[in-house]
Amino acid sequence: MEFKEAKNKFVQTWGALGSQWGINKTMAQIHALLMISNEPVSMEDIMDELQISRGNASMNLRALMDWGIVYKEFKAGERREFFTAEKDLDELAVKISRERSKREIKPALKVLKEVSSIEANKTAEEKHFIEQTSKLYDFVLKADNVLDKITEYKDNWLARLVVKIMKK
Amino acid sequence: MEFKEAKNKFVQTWGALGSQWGINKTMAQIHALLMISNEPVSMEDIMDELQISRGNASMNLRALMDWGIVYKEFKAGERREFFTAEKDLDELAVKISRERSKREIKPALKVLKEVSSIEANKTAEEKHFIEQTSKLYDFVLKADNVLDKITEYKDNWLARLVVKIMKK
DNA sequence: ATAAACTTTCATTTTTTTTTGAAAGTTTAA
DNA sequence: TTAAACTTTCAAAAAAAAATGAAAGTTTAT
Repeated sequence: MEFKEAKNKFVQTWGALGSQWGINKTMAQIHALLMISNEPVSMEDIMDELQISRGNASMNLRALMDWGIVYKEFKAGERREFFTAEKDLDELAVKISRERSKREIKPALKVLKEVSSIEANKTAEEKHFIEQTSKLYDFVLKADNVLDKITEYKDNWLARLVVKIMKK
Repeated sequence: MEFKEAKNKFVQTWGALGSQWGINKTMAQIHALLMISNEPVSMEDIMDELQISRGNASMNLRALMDWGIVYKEFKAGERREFFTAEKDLDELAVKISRERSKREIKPALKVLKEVSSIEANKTAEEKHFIEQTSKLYDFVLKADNVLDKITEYKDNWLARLVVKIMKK
């Protein structure tokens, strides 16, 4: 396999993986492209390489920057903006975890708390509902906290997490 | 909030969370419905409750069973099939982790391995590509292994994981 | 073997999500 | 202040994903 083919395969695969995890394909592809680029890339180049429109490129770059995993760069004497990706993978994982927790998990937790707090009624159906949603709340909260812990100790997180838990 | 409203809110929220993580909304809603039901539910009831077609219900129930998180049940003297969800949350997490690893992570790892193994060429661009995809391979492999460990010790997995790691 | 009671399949339709591209907006240089 | 060189926005179009429903398939009881 030659470089160009490998590069394309990587970008496609990263895009597909993104889709499967609820991240827009183009956004993941742009990220992939920036990840493997050794120097900042202009919007023009991104559009060209991925064969996408200016609007699409602009919106997805904005989204990637909102996630905090892509940065704008300015080159001396250049009017255009260039972009680079966060290349430290621990840092990348931390940022993705944090964002997804904030945007998706925390709001879901809020709802779980709400619905599990309805007045306990006599029927077995209602009792089961309260029990099950309460358990789910506890479980999701615990899982989310593990993610939080990971983000607290981004370097060598697993070992440190272990230490912290053992101390309790 | 009364029961019916809470139930509906829960099903909607679980469905939305599913969508955000790449799981078809209806599939997640059916799962939600079964999770909070204290007894097996017929396809008819699912269709009715979620206002979906027979085909849709059938296909998504099939998918949930393929994931191993919903089971068919037969009631004595009843011709119809009934369905129940895995209600043990640790078990649920294990099964979802395993499936997603098998279907999505492992194939991506294979590609990462491939593309990071292209012949090292002279250009900085190609060197960077190989370096970056290699790191990504290691990282994803490690993350996937953590998931594997979790699934090995599904009960009280975190504590056991800690023990296992400490021993190394 | 037949028919009733049920489930599955899949071509078509619908819905949702993503993309486009042109107009509006912004920034910089002169 | 003007205009060139860019970027952003968003209504409309396109593409992708999901849902429908009727026909085909299956199972069970008689």
